[in-house]
Amino acid sequence: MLDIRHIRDLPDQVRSALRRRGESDAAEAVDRILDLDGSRRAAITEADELKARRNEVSRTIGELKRKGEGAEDLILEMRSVGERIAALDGRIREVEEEVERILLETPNIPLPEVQEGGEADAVEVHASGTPTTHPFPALPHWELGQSLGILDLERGARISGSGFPVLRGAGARLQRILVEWMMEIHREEHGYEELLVPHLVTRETLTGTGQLPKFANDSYRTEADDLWLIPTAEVPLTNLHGGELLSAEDLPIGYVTCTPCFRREAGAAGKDTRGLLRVHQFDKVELVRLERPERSREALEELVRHAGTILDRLGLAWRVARLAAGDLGIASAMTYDLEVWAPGVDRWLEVSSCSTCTDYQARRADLRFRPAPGEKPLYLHTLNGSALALPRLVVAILETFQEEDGTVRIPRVLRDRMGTDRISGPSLSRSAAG
RNA sequence: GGAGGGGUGGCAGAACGGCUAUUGCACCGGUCUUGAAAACCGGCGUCCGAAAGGACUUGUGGGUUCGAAUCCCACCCCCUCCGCCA
Repeated sequence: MLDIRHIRDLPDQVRSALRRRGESDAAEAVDRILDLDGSRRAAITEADELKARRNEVSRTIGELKRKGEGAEDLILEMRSVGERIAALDGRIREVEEEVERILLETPNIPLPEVQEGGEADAVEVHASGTPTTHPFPALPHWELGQSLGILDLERGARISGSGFPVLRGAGARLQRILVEWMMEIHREEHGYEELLVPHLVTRETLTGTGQLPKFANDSYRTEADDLWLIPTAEVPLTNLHGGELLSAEDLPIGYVTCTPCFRREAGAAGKDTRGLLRVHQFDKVELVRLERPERSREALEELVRHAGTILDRLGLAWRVARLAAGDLGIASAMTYDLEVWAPGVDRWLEVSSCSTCTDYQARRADLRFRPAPGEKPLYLHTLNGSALALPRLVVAILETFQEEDGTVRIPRVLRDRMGTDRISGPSLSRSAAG
């Protein structure tokens, strides 16, 4: 949520920033907000004056009663003043709700260094490793997965519908081991605290990070309790300290967790639907940071490094793109996407999205800290980044390390944990499955 | 799900429906001091206002009243016990 005072003080700056995001409607909303804000303040002034009068007279009535004197005329007058106050308060609340509605759908302001444009205008800012080209016809992961017996799309679809893959055998193990390995790196080397968090959250929580109210159709919701399945662990992690007042020594806070992510992706039907590229449920290791405002820009670079470390150690080719203003999520002020090369599908896959949301989510979720003893509380800055999203990471591993005979080498850093250096043949255990 | 207890400022903890939240600790500023501590004075939530000042604030939302932390209703959360349960 944007700061109403910022809009009030620098409306032109806000308008042009929103236009850079391609939000022409939002820019017009600025005028509407200013208009409402003006009438809100006028009504508050009027109501406050009446309340001051009521407080004063009520005090007088109390004194008169103590002295045993009558105060019928004053009580009568205050009765009508009370009615006028109630009417004004009602109007104030309506206006405030309207402003709130608009603000909740107004996106964050991009940082100055974010370039204009849309999806096609992302700028590559870093690259690592050489994209693999196999000397043989590279198979896409769904073919590898099927022939190796580690991916079962049909049965997943049977129990839940399309977009709910089943991993089995070595595929399931590979993913679990990847999670453990990534979590350890973030915990031990990057200093994040490991958390386990709820996968169902309230409407308010989802509003705190920005998914609601605008994108209700993208999430799954439980009917009976109005609890929502998280689309990313960013939601519970970022909201964790909502309503608290942290002290300066508490910051920075860095959290890492792994959760399933549930996405209806209603609008994306037909795009990237093969295999594991776009699914309704997938696991993701997520990093979230709460930072002092002056540290947040630097923290974003750290987040990218922390995610990139994983890709480097796996020996995958990857690159970083800075998204253009028009491609940012509602809460983000700046986003880097990390993409990994997948030779089987012959393209780059987004495996991480690292964003700084400046104080946008902090204002929605009420995340504050006291910069120094005696100073006023300030909204902190929130950042989040995947490190990394699993199904696509598994895709990149399968497709990058496939051999001509259809087997897949296990990345060196995972071999001890996997207990093997290769996935080969159907991994249905003959002894146990019989 | 049932019974009981409880939600007040950063924390602790008071307040017969009426002088509109006592106090302590912590913190900030000042006086004093070579410096600090102690002591003393002031401050220490949000909003409107250029300011003076005013309004709001006792989990949330309603109600009663001239006036509600206090009375009534609904809801939320925490604690204890019981039931159910991975």
